[in-house]
Amino acid sequence: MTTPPSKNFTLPDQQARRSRRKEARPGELLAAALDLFVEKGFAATRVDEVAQRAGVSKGTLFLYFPSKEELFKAVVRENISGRFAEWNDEIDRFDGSTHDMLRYCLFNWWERVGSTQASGIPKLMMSEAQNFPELASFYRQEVMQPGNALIERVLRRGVASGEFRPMDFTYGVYLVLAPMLFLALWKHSLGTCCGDDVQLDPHKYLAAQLDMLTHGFNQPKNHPNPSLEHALP
Amino acid sequence: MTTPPSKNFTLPDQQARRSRRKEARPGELLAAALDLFVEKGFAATRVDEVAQRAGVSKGTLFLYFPSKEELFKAVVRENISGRFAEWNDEIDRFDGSTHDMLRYCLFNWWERVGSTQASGIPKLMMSEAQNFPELASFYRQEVMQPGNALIERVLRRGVASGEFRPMDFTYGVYLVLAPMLFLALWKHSLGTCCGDDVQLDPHKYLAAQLDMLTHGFNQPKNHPNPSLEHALP
Amino acid sequence: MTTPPSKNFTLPDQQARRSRRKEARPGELLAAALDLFVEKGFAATRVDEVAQRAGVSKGTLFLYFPSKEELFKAVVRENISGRFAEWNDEIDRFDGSTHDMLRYCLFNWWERVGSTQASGIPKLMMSEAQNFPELASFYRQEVMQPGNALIERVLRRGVASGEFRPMDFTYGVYLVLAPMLFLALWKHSLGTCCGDDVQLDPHKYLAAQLDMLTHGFNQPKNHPNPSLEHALP
Amino acid sequence: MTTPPSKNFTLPDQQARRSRRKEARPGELLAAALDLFVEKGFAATRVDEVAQRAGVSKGTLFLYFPSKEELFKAVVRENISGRFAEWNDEIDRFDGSTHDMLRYCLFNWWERVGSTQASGIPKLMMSEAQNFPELASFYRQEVMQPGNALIERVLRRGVASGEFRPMDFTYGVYLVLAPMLFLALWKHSLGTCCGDDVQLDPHKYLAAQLDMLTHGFNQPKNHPNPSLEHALP
DNA sequence: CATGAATGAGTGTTCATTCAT
DNA sequence: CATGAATGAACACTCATTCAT
Repeated sequence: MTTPPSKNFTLPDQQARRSRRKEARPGELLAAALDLFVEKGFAATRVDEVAQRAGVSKGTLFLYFPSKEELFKAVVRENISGRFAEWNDEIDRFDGSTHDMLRYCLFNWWERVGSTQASGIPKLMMSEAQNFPELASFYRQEVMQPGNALIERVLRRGVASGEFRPMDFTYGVYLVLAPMLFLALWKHSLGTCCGDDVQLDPHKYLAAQLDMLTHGFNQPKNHPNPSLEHALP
Repeated sequence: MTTPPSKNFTLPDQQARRSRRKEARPGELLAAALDLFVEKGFAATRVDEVAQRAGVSKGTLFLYFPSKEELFKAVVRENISGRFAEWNDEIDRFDGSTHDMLRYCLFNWWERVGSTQASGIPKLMMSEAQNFPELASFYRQEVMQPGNALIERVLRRGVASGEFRPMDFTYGVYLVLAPMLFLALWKHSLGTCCGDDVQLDPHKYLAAQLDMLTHGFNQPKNHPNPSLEHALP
Repeated sequence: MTTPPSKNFTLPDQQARRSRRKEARPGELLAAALDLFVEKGFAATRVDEVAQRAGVSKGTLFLYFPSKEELFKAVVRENISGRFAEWNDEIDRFDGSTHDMLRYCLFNWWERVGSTQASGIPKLMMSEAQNFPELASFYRQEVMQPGNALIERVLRRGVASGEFRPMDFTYGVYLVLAPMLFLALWKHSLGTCCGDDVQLDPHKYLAAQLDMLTHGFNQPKNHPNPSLEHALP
Repeated sequence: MTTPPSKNFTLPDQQARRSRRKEARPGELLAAALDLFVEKGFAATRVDEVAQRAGVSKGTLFLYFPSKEELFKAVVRENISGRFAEWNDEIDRFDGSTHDMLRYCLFNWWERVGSTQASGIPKLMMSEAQNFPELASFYRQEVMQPGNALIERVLRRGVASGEFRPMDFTYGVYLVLAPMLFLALWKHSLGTCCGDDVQLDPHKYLAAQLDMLTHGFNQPKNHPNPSLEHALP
């Protein structure tokens, strides 16, 4: 990483090549795989096609990923589960109200995941989970559990600080998750099948949901929010 | 086809079986197909398995449905699109406030579709639409268009009667659709992957959503509902 | 087989077709598979080629045999293990000296197995056992165990009747097996690589081996046979 | 690449390594290849695995051996055919009876080949010969022909000296070969599939066979050995 | 009307061999 | 000299669809 300032006239090239090599091929393969998995689903995606789109042969793909399933796992790690550490860090260092933190989480998620191809993964998992149990359990362990835990941490922080009223955190987590999921589904399925006239502005949508959520979570001041009283079961 | 005019002492039995068969065989096939399509998706469902579950041979299946795609279409017609006529009739004859009508629609949908296997079809379509364009366009024509039209009729009735404030009906339709979709997805995907501790009571959920919707659609009386002001773009 | 002489004017055809159908396809496949497995070994044999030689498509092969391994097992059952019942029966009914019985066994084996393609199976197993453990254990259970048991029965009969001297039956079995094995190997490997000038007359060879064996097994009369005293450990 | 003309204080090490390498690398590769070929057969052995076991990369293997077949030939030369010159020399210099010479040959073979991994090669060739005709013809030329010639020389010497009676040398050679082959097969196939209770002591077995052979070859003194009269065709 | 035998194009995966570095 | 990334032909197995009976 940190190369000594002198005498490195031959190394940079080699180093650069190495580090690019080790990253470049898998990187292109992962990008191609993400695109195709999101577009066609896991089962319907052909490994030949992934390889071809990445500009390599099918054999090369299996040089980097021992199977189609492992390729998929790598895609998920690269795009989602590998980022939880960073996100947890950000939350640890976050300095502000939990309301702001929740807003930050949602918009940040949209910026880094929701608005990218990666948001197609949840839809994909929803469809294929039944047919590929190992992928399902992988997804639960590497995405849903840490994701839910992260949201729960935020909610607990809010309750601890008195910003949010006490709640059943399991439900709370799903209340936060629902709009993200809806947005992802809209982007990759629903939105594509109703004409372009039905635009859904993600920022506005998230803002509205956030508003409802935090008003629902907030300590009641003058009057309770009746419509969330029985929001989830 | 050509039944002899007399001497049918052996035929009655056969006739009875026939006329029953004309319904029975396809019926069992459609039921088996619905189950399997919902459980495994369109592509992953094997026609052998459908036939086997229906107790007939694979050849017989192709006797009634010329292809797997046509079988799927028949399943959709049988369970969803074939019922719009009846539903439209009910709406025509409905005597009451539009608020009640909307409630009736949602709960009725839950009773007759949402709580049955048929609610798996939207999830299924969401996943497979990209890979089977013909099915997608069929679904749009036979399900989404009449479904949306039906909801739009309700909304227009409410606006016309002064119960609901004027709105962009395209958005309105999706606001009504969203909770139904969420419930269907929960039932067939999300709900199955979070433990049984996260129960979602469909009636309560629909009631809450209905409450929000109608309050949002209602004419403002004392104060506007700010959180829906920018609900959808 | 033996059809009643009257009133079977429509059935014979159908019966014949049926019984041929159920037997014909698998039969041709089994014959083709035996030939190719013996010629090229299990791993090197291509299922396409088996199907092609049997005059059917690859798909048809998998209609009858769920996998290449099961095809191989069926070949072994058809040609070897399925015949032990009959052979055991013949031994039960055999009326004569054990010396004659042993001669009958060896020559009978040559007539029905050794001289046919089936004698290639032992060579084949010897080569592939390491790479296909499941086939190896199948072969042990379905061929070697009953085969050894059959030989042991003969030897025990000889000892019981006083014809043979007491012996360690485990060794005895291998002493009988060795010439059969050698003959099979010769036929399928060794014999094919030395020119046609080195003919090995199976009947003469078996007769000679039998002679040695039975003299070795026989109760010593005037003088022991020294060369077998330490023949096998 | 470009070695400086002087100042080679670092090179000796490298030179030493090189000159050792010229032997070491191929040597390790040949050893690894022998093990794996014998264990799994020619076709089932992966060149990656050979290279890995020898501690080099796959590319390096192809640096020393232009193909898998050439690697196999080198293994055979290293372990068998390369030694015929030496063996022939020993026979030339042998001073003693032909009976002793034959005993020496068999036991020597067991010591230097039969008891080592190299004895797996005949089994291997027996299996793969059909699928790799070039290897088969190589083996015939480089192993079987000189091997048979060597045995024939011994037999001719015995006949010439009057120790052995006149014979058809082609058959005689196979009579000598058979027990060696049987021992090799037992070691690498048969012996491994019958439990450890069936031990075959190679020295005893060879001694017994040798006894039979030489008594069979010997000039009849007091009485003929009837059981070998028609031993081989 | 109902069957089930037959098909063949298509899929994920393997592996000997090449070659730029 | 040594590497390891890249290839592509090959192989076992699947499955929607057809059709003679």
